[in-house]
Amino acid sequence: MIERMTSQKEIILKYLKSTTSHPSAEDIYLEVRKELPRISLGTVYRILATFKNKKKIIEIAHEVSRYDANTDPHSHFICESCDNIYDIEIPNFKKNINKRGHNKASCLKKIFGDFIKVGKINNYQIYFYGKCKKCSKK
Amino acid sequence: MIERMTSQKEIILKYLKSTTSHPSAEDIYLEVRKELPRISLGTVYRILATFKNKKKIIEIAHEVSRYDANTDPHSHFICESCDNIYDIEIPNFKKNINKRGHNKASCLKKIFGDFIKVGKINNYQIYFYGKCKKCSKK
DNA sequence: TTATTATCAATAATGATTACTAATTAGATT
DNA sequence: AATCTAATTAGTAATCATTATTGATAATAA
Repeated sequence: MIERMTSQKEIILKYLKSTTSHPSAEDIYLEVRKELPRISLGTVYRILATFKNKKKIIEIAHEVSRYDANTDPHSHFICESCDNIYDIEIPNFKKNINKRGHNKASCLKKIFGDFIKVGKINNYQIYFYGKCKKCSKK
Repeated sequence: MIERMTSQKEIILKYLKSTTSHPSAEDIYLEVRKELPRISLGTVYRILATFKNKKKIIEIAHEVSRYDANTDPHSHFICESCDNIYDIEIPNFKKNINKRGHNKASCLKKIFGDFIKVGKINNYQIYFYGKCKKCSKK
């Protein structure tokens, strides 16, 4: 099966790369409809699934799934008040995560202990739940 | 609204406390039906929602929701091969998480940087995805 | 015991996501 | 450039987890 480039894929990825708002499939559908008025929601879901398989995007499974084209290692802060999701940089996290046996004196070891014993980690997601600054000011 | 203790609540919580298997609502329904043959799935969902509000249990929002009566700070390892979820102890994690300004020399500070600037964290969930030891041996 | 009201079982409704199918189209071949 | 063909799509139906509804039941108060 040779993959074909289509305007649907192109425009969805372009939109995801242009935003940090972590839109849902529905949000993406409503947005790209401005350029592709005949696109269907099923197409959006299918294209998002293929992007996820190819690791072009990340799925955030909090209530309805939301999507993020930022594939650099980072985490998310979910405001329980406004439901916005904010990107969080956690430098050096994944890089060190499988280094059991190495860096014994390292900070990671001290904090996380020997939790890697359950298996081999391919990936991780950290979700922080709280109230964002904007909502705290209200 | 004064809460009433019922056998449905009692048996669901007893079951959740007895297991580390992170069952879904459906799993719980099938299990507690052995003791309560007439219980309905809607009742299970409603009771789980009240337990979650009261922080008696944790909801793990990975694909279908799964539930955990272990409310000590801990994280989860999800085996992408067998779909089992394993508990992970990460000592001292939450305890230190909001201490921005304190422990400046601490390990947490070094690793996580100043990500707390987006807001006040009430809670967090870490999901590790990978392949568990059992599946690696197959 | 009777009244009140939280809770329940049963079932219908909802809403996100997936599956299906006939029509379309990207890219290869002529 | 025209044709071919298999990947992709639009439109729609189906699925499945979860929530809402409703009349019946049962726990607690009066």
